[in-house]
Amino acid sequence: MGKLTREAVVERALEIGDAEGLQAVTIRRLAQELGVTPMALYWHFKNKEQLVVGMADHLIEDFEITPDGSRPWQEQLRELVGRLVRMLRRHPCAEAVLEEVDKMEVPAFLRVWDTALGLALRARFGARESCLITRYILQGAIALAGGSVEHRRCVPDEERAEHVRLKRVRFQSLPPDTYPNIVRMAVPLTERGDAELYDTFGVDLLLAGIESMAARLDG
Amino acid sequence: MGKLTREAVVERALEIGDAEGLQAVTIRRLAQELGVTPMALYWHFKNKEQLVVGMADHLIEDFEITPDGSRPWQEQLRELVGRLVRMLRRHPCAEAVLEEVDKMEVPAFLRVWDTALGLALRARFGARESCLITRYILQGAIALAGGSVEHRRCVPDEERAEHVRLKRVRFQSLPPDTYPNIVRMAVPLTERGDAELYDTFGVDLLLAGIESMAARLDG
DNA sequence: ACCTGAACACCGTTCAAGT
DNA sequence: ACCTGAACACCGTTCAAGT
Repeated sequence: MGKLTREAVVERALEIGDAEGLQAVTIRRLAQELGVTPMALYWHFKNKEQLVVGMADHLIEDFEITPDGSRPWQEQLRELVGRLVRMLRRHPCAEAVLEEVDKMEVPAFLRVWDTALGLALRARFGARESCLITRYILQGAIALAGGSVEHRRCVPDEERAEHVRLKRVRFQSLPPDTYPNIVRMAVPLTERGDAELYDTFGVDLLLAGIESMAARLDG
Repeated sequence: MGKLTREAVVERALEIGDAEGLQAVTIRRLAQELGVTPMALYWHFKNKEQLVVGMADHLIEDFEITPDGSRPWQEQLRELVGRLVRMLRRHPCAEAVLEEVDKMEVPAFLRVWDTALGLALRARFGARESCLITRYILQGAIALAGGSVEHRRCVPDEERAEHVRLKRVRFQSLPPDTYPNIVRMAVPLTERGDAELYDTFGVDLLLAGIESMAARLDG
């Protein structure tokens, strides 16, 4: 039996979170699955908050950002956001984790933020604008990519389809005079198939806004 | 003593949430403050989830959106987002509430969404793009406006300033070789004074992205 | 250094019962 | 219709103690 290590705990926590949602990640539950007493975890983490910080850090730590002065900042920013988005897709609980933690306490997140700041400055945004822009794009990417994930438990496709069908019916049976557009667009609203379109469109939107603001600075 | 009404419960819950954070909003705590047994709340709400739905609905219900075909869609969209943002500023717990609930279950949110959908369609976006855009702008506004709020308890200015100073020091004492930009920009990063600039810039960014995408459709 | 056991103060929720 | 009382199965966390 391998001993209880910080990493093992965090990885197990992420497994539970991805499978059943972050609210299922519990000190007691975690301890039980690891074959250990709940208090054992308190040796490795000061409290539950620090455990979630550990989860967030583990989610972002392998991003390997290499700022490269020879490539355009738009391209690099897009790459950075792309990695964030793909990670959020892979881990259903990532959005919840990143919303719950104080991101300032997550070293890996600070590194990503630092890279983004460098790119914004290179785009000739001022100090304040760069701060706002980077907050905006990172937060926006989390909200956007996370929002398109069913962060419930991993369900068999059949049950997922049933869930979609139910939501669609709910939309269609709303009073059409107060919700005309939602009733009419119940189908596209509940479609979730083309995650790829969603990703590129979302990222395009984020970056179009930033480029547009950058152009104003230059003009 | 007025009787226990759904509205009174929701309002009290929002007071607690704004003052001490959503995690302080507890069935038992709420019951105690209302001078009633915890189980009494279960007569008015099926469970805690429905209570939070009630909170979300109450936060958005008085938005009074009047779609007006004679005004440009950009203007109306900006107004809609502006209301969302101002509400999020007024209520420190609003972001947490809106993140926790299933927004599809909040009637007032569905009305806002319906209005936004109408505006997107008027901007000549297709059905799918309109769905994405409206999700994007509503979610983005929540994340952006909420992110600039200290959603801890309402603290006296003095303690708040101390908190900012502490964060700044933490940034400045990070290893400058791994976090060069964060160290250098510790001051603007922790500045929080001009909420107004933050708001307009954030909303501008959101709308610049959307207008830019709309222009591509026309071009 | 690393883990256990017992205990404390909290949760949400159910169910039967009161008025 | 509206609320209470007792109980159940959970939490996170502390503190003293074991090895």
